[in-house]
Amino acid sequence: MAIRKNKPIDLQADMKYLEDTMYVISGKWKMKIILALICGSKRYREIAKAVPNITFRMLSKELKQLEQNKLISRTVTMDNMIQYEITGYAQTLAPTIIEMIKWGKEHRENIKN
Amino acid sequence: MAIRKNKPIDLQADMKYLEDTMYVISGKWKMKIILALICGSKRYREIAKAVPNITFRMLSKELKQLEQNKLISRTVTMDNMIQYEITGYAQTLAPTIIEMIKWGKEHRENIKN
DNA sequence: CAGTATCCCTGTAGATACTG
DNA sequence: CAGTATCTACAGGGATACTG
Repeated sequence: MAIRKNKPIDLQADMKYLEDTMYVISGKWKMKIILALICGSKRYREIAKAVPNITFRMLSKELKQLEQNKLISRTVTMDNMIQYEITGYAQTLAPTIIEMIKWGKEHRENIKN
Repeated sequence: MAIRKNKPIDLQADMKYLEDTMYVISGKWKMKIILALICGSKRYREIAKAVPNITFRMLSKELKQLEQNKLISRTVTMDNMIQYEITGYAQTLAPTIIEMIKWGKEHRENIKN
């Protein structure tokens, strides 16, 4: 890693990597949808319930984008149900999401005031 | 942590924590500014140089917001220079930023296609 | 159930010029 | 050096109704 004891190896490169990640997870919903999927939601309505206040419109849009970015897969099962799953690729986002939840948890009070 | 082997403790709570964090780091610039500060930038123009393509307008706006959220501090030094520093509070965001950079680095190829 | 179709509004951010 | 002031644009997202 580049950040260590204020001795960055290549700040400009890290900026770019950070930007890439920000781009993928940008927007109000993507990370939440991924979290829902990580936690086991598979069906469209299931995801909609797991992600508070999301509209169908936004859910559809985001699912499509996430699929395009290979973060999730959409399949029709044998009994004709639609099933969403995160890809192995998206699984690698888990540590990032976990860190974000951790941070939000630990610093909730500070955020409020 | 809540995410572990598909057995979330409280998904709705985690959604909220995730949302809090997303809110704090939202926008195109905040994380980059924090990264610049973590890596040692202190002066306004220094930060402006460290964060590619940011305009003065955005830098000013974001610095103000970050200050309000207690993520950075702005002080005038004895020799009348403006000095920005991240707070201990913002230091705790480092693991999240590191995870994001890591992810961006590892998955750069996938993002490109 | 799994979505689409419209319509509309606001916030985020860019460009550019200016200031103490 | 460390910012502020305007003016503008567009994309992200909300509300609501509808569909196969």
